Amino acid sequence: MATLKDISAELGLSVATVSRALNGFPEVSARTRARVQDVADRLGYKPNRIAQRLVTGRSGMVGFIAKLNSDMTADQTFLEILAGLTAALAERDVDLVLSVDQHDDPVIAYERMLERGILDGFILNAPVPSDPRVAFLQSRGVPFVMHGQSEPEVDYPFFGIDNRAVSRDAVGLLATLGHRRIAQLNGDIRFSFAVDREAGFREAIAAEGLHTPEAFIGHETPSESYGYTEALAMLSGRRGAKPTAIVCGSTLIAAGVMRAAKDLGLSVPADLSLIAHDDALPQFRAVNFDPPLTVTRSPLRDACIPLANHLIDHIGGGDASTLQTQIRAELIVRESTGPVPKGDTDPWP
Amino acid sequence: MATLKDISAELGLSVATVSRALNGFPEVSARTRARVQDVADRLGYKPNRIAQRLVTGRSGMVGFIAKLNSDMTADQTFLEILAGLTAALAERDVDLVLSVDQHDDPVIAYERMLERGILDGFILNAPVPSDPRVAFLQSRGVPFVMHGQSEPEVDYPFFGIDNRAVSRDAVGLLATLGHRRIAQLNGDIRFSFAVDREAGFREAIAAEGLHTPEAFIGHETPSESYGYTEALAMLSGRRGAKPTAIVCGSTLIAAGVMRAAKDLGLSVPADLSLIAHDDALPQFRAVNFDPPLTVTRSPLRDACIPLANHLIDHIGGGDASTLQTQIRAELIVRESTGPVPKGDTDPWP
DNA sequence: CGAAAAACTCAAAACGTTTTAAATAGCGAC
DNA sequence: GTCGCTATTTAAAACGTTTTGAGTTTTTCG
Repeated sequence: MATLKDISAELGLSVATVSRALNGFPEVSARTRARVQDVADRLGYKPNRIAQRLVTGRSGMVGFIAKLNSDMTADQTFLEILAGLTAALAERDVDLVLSVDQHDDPVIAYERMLERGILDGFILNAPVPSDPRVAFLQSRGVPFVMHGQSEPEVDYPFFGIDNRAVSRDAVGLLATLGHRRIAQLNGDIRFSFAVDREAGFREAIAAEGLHTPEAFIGHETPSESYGYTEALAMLSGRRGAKPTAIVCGSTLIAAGVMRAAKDLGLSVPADLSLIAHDDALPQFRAVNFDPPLTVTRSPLRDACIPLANHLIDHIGGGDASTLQTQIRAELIVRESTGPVPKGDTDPWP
Repeated sequence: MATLKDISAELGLSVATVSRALNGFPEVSARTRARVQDVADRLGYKPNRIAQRLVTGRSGMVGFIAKLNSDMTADQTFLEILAGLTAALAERDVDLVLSVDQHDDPVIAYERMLERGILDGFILNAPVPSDPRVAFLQSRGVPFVMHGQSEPEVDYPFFGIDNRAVSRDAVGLLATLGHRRIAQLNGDIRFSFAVDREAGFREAIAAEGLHTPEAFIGHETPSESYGYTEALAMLSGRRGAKPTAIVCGSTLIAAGVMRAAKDLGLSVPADLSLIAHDDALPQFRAVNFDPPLTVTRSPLRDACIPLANHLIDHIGGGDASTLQTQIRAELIVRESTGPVPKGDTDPWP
């Protein structure tokens, strides 16, 4: 491995000048810079990160801690994020150190990683209200970026979608189509995204002058079977007048709902309108549903580049308040939503 | 953060002595060592890994590159390995740097990571025959450990199970139960594990004096739907006399086969015996099948500790030939296997 | 032409550790 | 007492980089 010393020896320059030339400092002459660059290229020089880190205090590495569910599984979204993240970070020459957390206390894994003293920061996902990781990392002065927000107003860098708007857009579309009985099958309510979606849902329902009984607002870890069983219960009439539209927290849930509708002989969208939020996971494509699914869409993969950039900028001293981005998910109307069935326009009491 | 210098100043010793005392060198007196240890504890001293690495030339970090399938998904086994691996590596104070490979050429991602110059070695999984990664890493002199073997005889460190024995054990059990028409639904034959399982299957079938037509030896990326459609075809009789037993490459495939059997009105194990290889993924538990599945079992999670140890020992100079471990998967007979149906003992022609 | 300013370059220190080579202390034996 | 040995400790170099403060050129302009 070629070092700065090798280059400086070859050119008869000092290592200081070589270092400056390669790092784009303004005080080195264009001619010198070119000569240095030439030799560096020829020798295949790569800066030694370890040495850089020792002197700068930066490691060029960030941590990501994957949390396993209670059943020791992880969801598909995690893989998607990881793929996007490593690519986005690599683009800016940063490495991702991974750890898989097996503890109950969400903070321990971060503490462990921090103790090794090799990380510049963390990328957090799946925030919960009053997320304990936030308090912990802030108390240690460790930079991090969050995928999403633990609360509506936060003082740390994040990138995420407007989850209240997700529900509002969905309800808005359905209301426009004449639906008056709109149910929601949401994700795990322990997470902030689900809290926001539910809040947005209730707001929008109220804004439309409608009402949805609690029995028709559900939330659980997204799965096909959750969508199936819950939709079966809602659509059977056991809980009261059945909904004419369901807002699903994920395409996985929507798949279950569709199966339930089929089993009950209901057609989508003639008898039941369906809209889901779509993370655009490659293994579950909303367009391939039958009928193609109307969604609020926000590819998880797309979040990774701003996420990586926000963190790296924050590590570089960027102010948290300038590194907060909330985007709007795209509403894509396909064929799983349609006008309310004729004569079925009574609202819930 | 306290440094060696702080400790040495406090005690009036040299940093050299402090370093030696803490690292257990024999030439430091017991009294001094105790004093040093005391102060180190009191100051909460943690060695600065970056500095250690700069001088020792080791980074204490190893790479793992996850390969996405053509549909941009990754399988569940990958998560399981990652969870086990980060835990096992952490035990020996090593970090895992992750990258997700999006390229066709399997070597590019390794080259990229290597260029950064921060890794001590790699952990490879999913070997294929004549795996190009092996040649590449060996040519660069980079230590690695393989989960599994690309070929029967290799000159690099590995840990894995005897995949030929997996099939032999399965066929052996079924033959003992009187089965004469035994089919196989194997994993993706591009991978060495599947190649070995198929070889073992053919060996065992021949050794029992049996024969299995090619139409009853299948291989594909494991999925429930693969098991379902393929079993449907085999059990319908369209391809000739239907098998009385099927050896499945994974529990996922077995789940599909079970569904197919159910749809065809066949009972397991009365009409069809089923045995699968079980990686013991937490999300697919063979005991919870109905009936509980007979398996050759080898928890993926268990492979991670020897894998981590082999790699770390190899990086530390351990000879490859002493770091090769092949274990036998455990045959667990449950209720999905039973005696061949009476009067159905004709072999295939 | 000379002085001041600008442009460029350099030597050395620093980061925190390990390790080599050398120095000191302790101690028994002559 | 001094020699020689072992046991213990030390100073200093090394790892490869960045950065500070101080030169040394070169340019500009009166």
